[in-house]
Amino acid sequence: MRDDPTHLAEQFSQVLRHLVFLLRRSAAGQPLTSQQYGVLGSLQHGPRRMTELAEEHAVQLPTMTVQVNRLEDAGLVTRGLDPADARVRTVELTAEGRQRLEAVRTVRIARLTVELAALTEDERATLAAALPVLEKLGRS
Amino acid sequence: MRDDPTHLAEQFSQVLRHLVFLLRRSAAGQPLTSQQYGVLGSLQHGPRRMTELAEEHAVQLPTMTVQVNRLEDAGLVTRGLDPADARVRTVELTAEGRQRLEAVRTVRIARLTVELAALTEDERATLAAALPVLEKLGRS
DNA sequence: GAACTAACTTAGCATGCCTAATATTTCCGG
DNA sequence: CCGGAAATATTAGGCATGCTAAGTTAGTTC
Repeated sequence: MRDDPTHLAEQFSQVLRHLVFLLRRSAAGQPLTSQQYGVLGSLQHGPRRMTELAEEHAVQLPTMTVQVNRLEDAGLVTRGLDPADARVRTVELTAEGRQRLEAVRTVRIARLTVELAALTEDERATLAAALPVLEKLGRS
Repeated sequence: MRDDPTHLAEQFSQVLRHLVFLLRRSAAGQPLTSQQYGVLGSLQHGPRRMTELAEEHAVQLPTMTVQVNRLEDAGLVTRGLDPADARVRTVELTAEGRQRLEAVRTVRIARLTVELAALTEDERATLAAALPVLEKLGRS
């Protein structure tokens, strides 16, 4: 009677909308925008170059430049040079940046945890089972 | 060994990030931003007042004013008056707006359908089972 | 009918994203 | 080894989206 993947897509589209609002709320009122949070997260395991950051966040290089400028102004990251290639600028967390990242992450995870704790055990299991599928989506 | 809802929250947080990118791609290059698309969608079943729209989209009234201004300039909606209360402005789809909405929706659904069609039958079933749970999240 | 509340709009500002143009630096072919 | 192409970043300018504060007009209340 109905085309299955298309029908699923319609429902999924609704749910995505809902999740966007959920995310917005879980990020509200924090001392970092989600973009800034994301960039800091990318720096967690050490310095990165601008190009890497831009690609990882699926934005153009100039966008990342501005983003990093703000983080630098806020004292959360520092720019450095790559000794091997003078064209490359590296970006690195400051101590304050690392601290801020951890604090914001803690709050975000806590808020999500509250939402998830309101579910039943079964629902959490269903959700957990779907996560790998969601992760796979769009990687094709 | 580990706190279950918190652990799930961490994984879920990652997946949400991924989905944001997916959404961004499914909206790319269309003749409506996702916000504009969302507002048009709210008008599908008839005129609405500004306050309703702002609440539904979780933005402040001035933000919605600007949004509707743009849609009006583009000829996709018209503003009207509520005969019962001269303070309220109503917003309604034009024929062109309705047409545009349908066109964009078709493309978006089609793109999502492609992604979903790339999954196995089992994966789609797993995803479908999780949709009600996702929908429930944040409604508590 | 004066004061309060409600519904919107205007104005001004920050953020996020883009493209085009500009430096620099590196790489590579001849 | 040198001149042009490619790579890495930044600056500049533009648009969309969001916010708060302040102003306008209309209804409500006492």
